[in-house]
Amino acid sequence: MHEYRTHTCGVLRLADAGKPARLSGWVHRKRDHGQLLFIDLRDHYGVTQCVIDVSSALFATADALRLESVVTLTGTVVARSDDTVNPNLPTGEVELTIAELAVQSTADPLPFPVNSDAEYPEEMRLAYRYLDLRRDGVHAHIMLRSKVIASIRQRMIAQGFTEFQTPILTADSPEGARPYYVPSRLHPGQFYALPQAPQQFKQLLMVAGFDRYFQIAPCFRDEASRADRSPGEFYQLDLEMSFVTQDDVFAAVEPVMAGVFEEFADGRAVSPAPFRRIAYADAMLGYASDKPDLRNPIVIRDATETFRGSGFRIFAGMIDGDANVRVRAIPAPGGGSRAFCDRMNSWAQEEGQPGLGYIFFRDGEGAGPVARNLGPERTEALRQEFGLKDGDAVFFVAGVPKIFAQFASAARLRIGNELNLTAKGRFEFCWITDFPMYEIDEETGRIEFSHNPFSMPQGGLEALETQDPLTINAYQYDIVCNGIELSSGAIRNHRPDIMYKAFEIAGYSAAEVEARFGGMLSAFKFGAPPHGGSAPGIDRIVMLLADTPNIREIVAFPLNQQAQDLLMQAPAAIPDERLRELHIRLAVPPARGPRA
RNA sequence: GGGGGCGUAGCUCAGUUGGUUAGAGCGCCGGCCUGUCACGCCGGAGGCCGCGGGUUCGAGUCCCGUCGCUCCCGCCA
Repeated sequence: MHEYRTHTCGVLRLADAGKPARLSGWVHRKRDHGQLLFIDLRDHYGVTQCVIDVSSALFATADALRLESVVTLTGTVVARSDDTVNPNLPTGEVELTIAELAVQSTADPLPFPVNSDAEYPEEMRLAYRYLDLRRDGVHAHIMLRSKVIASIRQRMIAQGFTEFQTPILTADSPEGARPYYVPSRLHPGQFYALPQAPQQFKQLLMVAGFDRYFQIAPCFRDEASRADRSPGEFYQLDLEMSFVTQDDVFAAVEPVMAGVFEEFADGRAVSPAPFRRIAYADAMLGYASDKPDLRNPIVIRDATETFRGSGFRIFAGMIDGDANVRVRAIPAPGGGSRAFCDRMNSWAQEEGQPGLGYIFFRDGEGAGPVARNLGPERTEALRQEFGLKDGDAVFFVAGVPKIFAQFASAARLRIGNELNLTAKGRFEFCWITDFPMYEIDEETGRIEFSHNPFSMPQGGLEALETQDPLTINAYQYDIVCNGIELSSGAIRNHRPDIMYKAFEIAGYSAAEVEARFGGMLSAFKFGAPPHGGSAPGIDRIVMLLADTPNIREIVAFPLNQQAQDLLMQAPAAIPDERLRELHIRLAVPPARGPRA
């Protein structure tokens, strides 16, 4: 018989009754009946009830076992009587009668229970992550993550992509986030940077002729965390393809994403490929967001002309006063009660807005202050335009769209949720396309890249030379699922002449471009294929599938919000000797000095 | 960098307009129990009420500060 086990704790069934068996695992739960003791033994695969009674010489040892001790139990598989079968357990038709017991490892009293699905403080969960990971929920999430990544790899390879590793110790690159630096011992005063993404390397792989690359790529950014965003490090499905148009990239990515989501949807519906494509400008109008949650059916529309010169003087005055002002209408089917409209208005005020204007429809006409001032004709025109009926409402926001977008988007989501319009249990994908190439910095008034400086401008060199930069779109696209940005990608700019011009518009001289991106630029001077790609976030995919808003639920050993590892005690001070070797002298204010 | 929430036993939490000795469930320790599966029953230990200051006859409770955790804004193309 094997030293530790003949079976796992999840496999024994009625058919095994009568067989000898040896199980190893953790003492999940004990039920002590005085002369009779049940031990639920748990391993990765399941739980099996084991039983021992007072006639055994081992009874006292078994009785004294603390929860989470690791034991090897040997005995006979026995069928349970009909009235003692546990239908909630896959192994519930049998139990193991304990004839031998070996304690492999004893457990101290636990800082928190493992056999409970209650919630515990993050700090404690991370400090004792190995205990937390034993618990059903997180254990399953980490397994899901592994399976999702395996499925992605398989699907990418099946589509002719090849996985390559790119450097971890590399040079600073211009992605925009704050990089992590690693001091060089051999080159005093010089630093490596950890990659924020393998962006330049994957483009170099295309120049090197590998045609279709992917990688489950670690990315490092020294930026603040969020519930859905790790501090420090995260993973992307990084991919790049040569000789492709935007449509080719979509056609390659869609079956991977749709396939993975269908595989792990567990009954939830997945919007089929091809995914909807929504131009950035249309998304900003219809959803006030470049990451719309399409489970919510509400579509925002422009109502500026309805309010221009109208009796609703607040909006009419704003429209006359500033050519950039727009009025947007958010229809709320089923929201046509004063109670609901007032609740939304109060919420808007809590959000720091002056309020949220509304019209609600009853007895065949519009009601509320906006309707009174707007007059019956314009109110009726609005009702017809939006196809609203008694019992419905419509809300209004006015101002400069860029400024009210965040609030308008939040209002749309809130209305959808409160009125139960937003579908549950589905994954709704879309592409957001045609992002602007440039935007204007509100503070400096300077033109800068709105997203990725490596994107190909639509219209190419000619557009850069002839158009107002703010009207130029890029071949830049995001994948959005349920309001969450899963990836961004682009057809890249592989032409040095267009790159110089694109950077010139953003205020970079040729010399600066050469200094910062010299490696990639020179590569493009020796024959570069047109290419493009994308980089869906692995963590976000798993979070959606695991249906959790917290990234720490789907990462085995995450950092806390302060980017610390509470288990391994990182970051930490290092010995003076190591600092000297690295030619580093610390200049840390005493109050905020590193931990000893 | 800014804002919100939280901080009471190992864990989850309750704690009344400020008023006797700060409670419950789980866990831990001891006792009882031969069919439970969140087993049950009896008993016990366990508290710097995050920390510091203030108001008050009296503070877990009110005020100020501070620290920690968390969520959001900024930031992250």
